[in-house]
Amino acid sequence: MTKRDAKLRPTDAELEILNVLWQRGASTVRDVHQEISRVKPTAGYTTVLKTMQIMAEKNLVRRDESQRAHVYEARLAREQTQRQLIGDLLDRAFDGSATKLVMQALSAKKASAEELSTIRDMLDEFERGGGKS
Amino acid sequence: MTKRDAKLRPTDAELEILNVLWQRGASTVRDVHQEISRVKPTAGYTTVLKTMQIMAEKNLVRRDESQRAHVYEARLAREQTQRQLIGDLLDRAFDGSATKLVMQALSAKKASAEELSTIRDMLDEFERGGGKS
DNA sequence: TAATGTCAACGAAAACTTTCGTACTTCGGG
DNA sequence: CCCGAAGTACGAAAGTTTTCGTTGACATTA
Repeated sequence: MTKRDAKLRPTDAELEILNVLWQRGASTVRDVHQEISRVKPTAGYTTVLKTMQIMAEKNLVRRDESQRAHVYEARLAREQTQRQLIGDLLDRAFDGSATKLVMQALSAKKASAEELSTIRDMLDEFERGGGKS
Repeated sequence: MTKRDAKLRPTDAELEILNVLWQRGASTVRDVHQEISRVKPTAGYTTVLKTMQIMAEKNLVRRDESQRAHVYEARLAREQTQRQLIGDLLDRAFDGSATKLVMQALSAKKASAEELSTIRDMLDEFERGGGKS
C-alpha cells in the first residue's frame, strides 16, 4: 500500500476520465476516449485504456467484464471525490480553514449574483441544520 | 516550457515548503528543514535543499545569495497561490462552478457558527462590490 | 475458414517528482 | 595553516504518472 493509495487522490488524467464517467454514467473505454477526444484530439486510445485499467486496480472505478467491451463506472460519487479533493487541498494549502478556502474560491472565480444567492441559501441551511441534512 | 511550468502548480513537497516560507517569511534552507522536521522527522536536509533549488528554477521562490546561507522567499503571496490552486481544482473537478466547490467545502469540513458568520459577511461584501474590489 | 476490425493486456519508454549520497566552498577556531 | 562545521551544488537513483507500440483474443462477414 503506497502513499498514493492511502490518499486515493486521483491524478489529473484520472480525474479527466472520472469526469466523463460521472457525466455519462457507466461507459466503455471507447466511449470515454471519444468524449475526451472532443476536447483533446491528441488523446490516444491506449493511453486512456491503460489509465482506466490502472484506475480499476486502484479501485477508483468498477469494471464489468461480462461484455467484450468492458464497462467502467466510477466507484465514488462525484460529490464524494470532490469532498476528498477539497479536504486534501484544505490540509495542504489552507491550514484546514474552510473559511479561507471559500473566500479564495469566491475571489478566484467572480461569482455571479445568482451564485451568491445560492450560496447564501446554503449557509442558511447549514446554520439551521448544523451540517448537510 | 513544459506543461507544469504553465500551470505553476506547486507539487506536494513544494507546497509544504511554501507553507513554511509563508509562515516564517524569508528563510534559509536550514530554517525550513528544521520547521518541517518537527512534523516529519524523517525529512532529509538535502532533500529540502534540492526541492528549494528546483523551486528557484521554477520561479516559485526568490533566492538571495548575498549571504553564505542563501535566503529564500516565496515569490507569490499565499493568497495568490491559493487562488491558483482553487482555480485548477475548479476546472479539473467542479466544472468551473465555484458554487459547487463552496458547497462541498462546507460539508467536507463542518464549519463552525463563527465561520459561517464570517462567510456571510464576506458574501455581503461581494454582493455590494460585485467582486473583489 | 480466412480477412478484417475492435478490444483488452502488457511492457517499455518518457516525463516528472522526490530522495539522498557525495563533492566542493566558505567560515571560524586552534 | 589546517581542521571541522555548515552550506550549496550536482547528479544519480527511486518512485510515480503518462504515453504508446505491440500482441493476442474475439467477433463479424464474406
